[in-house]
Amino acid sequence: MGTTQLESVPEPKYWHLRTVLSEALDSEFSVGEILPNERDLAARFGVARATLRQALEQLELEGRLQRRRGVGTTVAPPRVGVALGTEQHTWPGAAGDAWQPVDCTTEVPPAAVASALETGAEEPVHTVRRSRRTHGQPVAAELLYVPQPAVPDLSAIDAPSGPARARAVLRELQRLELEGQESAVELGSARADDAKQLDRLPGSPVLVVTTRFNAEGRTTALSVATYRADTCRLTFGDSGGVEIHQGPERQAS
Amino acid sequence: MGTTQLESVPEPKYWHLRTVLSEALDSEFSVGEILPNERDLAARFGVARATLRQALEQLELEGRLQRRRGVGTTVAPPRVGVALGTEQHTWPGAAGDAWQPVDCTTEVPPAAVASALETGAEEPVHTVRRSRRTHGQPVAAELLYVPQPAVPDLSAIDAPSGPARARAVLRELQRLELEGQESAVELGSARADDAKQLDRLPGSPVLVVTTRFNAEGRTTALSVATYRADTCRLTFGDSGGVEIHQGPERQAS
DNA sequence: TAGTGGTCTAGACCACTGA
DNA sequence: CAGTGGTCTAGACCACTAG
Repeated sequence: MGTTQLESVPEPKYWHLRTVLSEALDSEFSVGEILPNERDLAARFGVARATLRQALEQLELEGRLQRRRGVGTTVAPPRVGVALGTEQHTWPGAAGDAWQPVDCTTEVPPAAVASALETGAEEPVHTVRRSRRTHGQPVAAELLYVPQPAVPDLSAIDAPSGPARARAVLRELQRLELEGQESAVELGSARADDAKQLDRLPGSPVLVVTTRFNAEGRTTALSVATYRADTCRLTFGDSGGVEIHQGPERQAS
Repeated sequence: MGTTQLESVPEPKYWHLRTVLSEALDSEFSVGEILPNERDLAARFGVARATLRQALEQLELEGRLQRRRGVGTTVAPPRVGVALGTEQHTWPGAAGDAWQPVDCTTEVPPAAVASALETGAEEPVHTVRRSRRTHGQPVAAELLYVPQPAVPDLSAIDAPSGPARARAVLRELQRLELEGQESAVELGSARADDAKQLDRLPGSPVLVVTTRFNAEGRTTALSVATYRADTCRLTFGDSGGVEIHQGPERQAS
């Protein structure tokens, strides 16, 4: 009888905490500022550390916070827009390419890659590893798979691996006429090697961009690029991108 | 002396568990199959339930599992490719549009939206809510913001809100000549209203696609579309998309 | 070495689903 | 109603960073 209907759908604590912290970040903190440590914050809000961490995880996922072990939790800068060239239709390694070759090996690719390239399951392909940086920070790691028949003229002078080999493979790619490309974006978690290259822990959320390059009537190269989901906004289309989702709560009404 | 150098970089338990479970999913389970419950699984692997849950969370993020409260954990089907029309350059609501109008109101938008539309901070805009479904499942929720001056001819006959109003706004949009559009993709977490529309819990990971439509020399519409990150793969370009990242571990070497 | 975030435990209770 | 996943607690120890 005396019980009112308020709180009929109680919000989880960590979700409420996320909202409170988010508003505090907007009004009381500036980019780069260090937050109090997790134990203090948890005590201040009267929750267990695990609950506080659940809220921080959400905010980190949304790109609002950055956490580094042994250092602390800082307010993250707005996400950086990273252009994805879906309209240019140029080969990887063309002039103005934002990527930097790191290494190149020739090995048997994962099964899914082999089937996309329509190569044999046990057939080695050139595997170029590249890195993309913005403002000095690594933002993406890429594996570019190129079947050997696509670049037959790799001279024996080139090293069997290393950055020089990577550049040679990319150079050979430019000879072909690019007929089209298709991309897909999905959420993933960083594998150990990508995580290291991106300066993150394994399992960190990443945006995986898979691009298939078509030439001579077949798939001639396949790129699997892994972008840091916490710091990147992938942009497409006519210009550099749209500036939304900074600032305070984006929810109207 | 007797200590060997093995395990010099001990992998976290939950990460190892994720790998083991992932391989088990590939070899011993089929799509839709129900896994043992969390308490049993944790006991079987000799870890605390929280640790087991951390591994399941990873796999759910990667689209391998689907968890439903009160029901259980099932093996998820491969992600569905969802085409994003960056190349067509057509207005929302054009023929063949995959979206379904749900509602329409006229209200003051969030600050970030107002600045992108270059409207006054307190100026109401038409706000169309739409829904996108695939195979009977909801995959995306959208808010489309249209400044009132862009569609001046909404006759007084139309209802002030509801699906009919939404269709009227979209119809008026088609009269303008679309000059270009820009999109951006980033990771976010579902707000309460979007989560409900997507049949997920608040905070679920989503891919937020922000698209700016240009006409008559200015931004004439702004779409903020929220896709379920667990079930969707966003595709761009010439064809329907690339089939990668199904099957077993995608890591070579 | 002191302080940070990352991992892990063993419990408890709650909200939801379906028989 | 029993069984599921979701939330929360109060601890412990570890890995890393920096002074």
